[in-house]
Amino acid sequence: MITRNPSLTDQVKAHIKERIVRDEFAGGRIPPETELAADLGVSRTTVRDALSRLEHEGTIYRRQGAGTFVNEPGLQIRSRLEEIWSYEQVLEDHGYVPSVRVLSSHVGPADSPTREALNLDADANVLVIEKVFLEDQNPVMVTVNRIPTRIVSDAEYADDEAMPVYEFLEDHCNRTLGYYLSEIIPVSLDADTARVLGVEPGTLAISFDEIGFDQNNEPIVRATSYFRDDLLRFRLIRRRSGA
Amino acid sequence: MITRNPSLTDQVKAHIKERIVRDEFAGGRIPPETELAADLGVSRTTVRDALSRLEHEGTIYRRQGAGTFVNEPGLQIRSRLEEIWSYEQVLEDHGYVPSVRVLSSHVGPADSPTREALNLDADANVLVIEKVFLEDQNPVMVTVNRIPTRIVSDAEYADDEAMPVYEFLEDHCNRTLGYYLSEIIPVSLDADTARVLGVEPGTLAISFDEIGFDQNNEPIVRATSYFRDDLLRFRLIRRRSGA
DNA sequence: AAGTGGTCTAGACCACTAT
DNA sequence: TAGTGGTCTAGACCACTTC
Repeated sequence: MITRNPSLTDQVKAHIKERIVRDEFAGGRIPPETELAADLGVSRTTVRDALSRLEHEGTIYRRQGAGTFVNEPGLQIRSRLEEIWSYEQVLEDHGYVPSVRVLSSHVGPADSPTREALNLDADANVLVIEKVFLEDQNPVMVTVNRIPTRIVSDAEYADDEAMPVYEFLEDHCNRTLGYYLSEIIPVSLDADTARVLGVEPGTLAISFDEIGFDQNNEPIVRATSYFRDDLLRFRLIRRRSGA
Repeated sequence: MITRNPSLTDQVKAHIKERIVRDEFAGGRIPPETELAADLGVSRTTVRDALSRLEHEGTIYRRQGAGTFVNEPGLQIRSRLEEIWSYEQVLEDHGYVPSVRVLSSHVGPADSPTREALNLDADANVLVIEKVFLEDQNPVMVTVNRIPTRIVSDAEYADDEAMPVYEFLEDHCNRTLGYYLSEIIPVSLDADTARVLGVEPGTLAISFDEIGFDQNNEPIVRATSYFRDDLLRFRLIRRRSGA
């Protein structure tokens, strides 16, 4: 059953995670690394890589000399900000049935903050896609994505605006989204956004202003998002630098 | 010059980081891993560990088959939320001269959210320390730390309330702060907090509600913080899970 | 003293990028 | 095709916890 691709490390990680979720480890104690390595027929290094990732995610914790243990509180966390990739996934993790509706989609000149974020010329055009995400029938989040038309290599994108941005960028721009640099801003919702989210104007919310970079480290998308703070609350694990 | 402790990996990381900051790599291209390993007299594994951390911090990026490069935009980022450990450090990174003032310090019964966060009994007492952080003379952030009196092993803590919490916990509680689980909340500042921060009541701000865990994964401190959004803005790098 | 995780080595082979 | 980073191995030794 053990093969290449996904990597051995990923397989080992998934295997251990599954056993944790099934509560197969008595007392929350995970077997020693050498034992796991022998059982799975891989090197200890591979096991350690897998455990390191699980530790970083907050699923387990390790204590030198003592052992490796399941981190019960960590298992309860649903959306960890650093790991969010698609908002569809976030909603699923919260137990919602996610759906998305495209509010608008048009091509036009980039506004000033977008030009600055994406290093665009004054006359550059961007494809602006505005979406709302719903859990069951309730709106929980609004996102505006801005993609330079210059990199949209495939003009046949109609009806694909609803797909997650990173898929859109792969299918129609031939780019891979590598990471986001996000700024977290407290806002008071304006009338339009509040209406879309189904709350009173002036309601407090968290907003993200993010720049997405591709595999060559070029900025390729600017996203602005607003969240219903009462329905979606983000968590974050902060550790000592380098750990 | 290369010795144990700090670890080889940490030394290699610091060495490369320094060379990057000094702009010693022409065209932002970092030498191949094998070359770095040979030059420094360490194994390629050690070099890779160091590079992985620099990559995770956003200092460099790597492309399979192509090479390793300096990530210019990443170098500009000053405070990355996931890596914040002491707020003194944050302010220094922003180029401020940090200082801290203890607003109040007292022992009293824990309120309900604190009891829940720290698994305390209904009659448990906590040491509550309220501090304000200043850049030069301007207040930028207010923090309230709550530590169960049960774990304060050393009663002689007077005048040490101003030190960073993690130091206080080590010196007077014999615990090591391992990580924080933080919740990010948008707020409108109440009159008291606004006055301390020198802004109008009702000003928008980001608030953190955090639980600090020790090396045994026990919750040992609950912190609530409020920031001057105009003076301190947090950034975050979000990547694909597992990367 | 025994057993655990933490660090490091030397080397093999693979996947991908450049030319 | 040559050179790069990505994955994996097998083994050594160290630091720490537990008994």
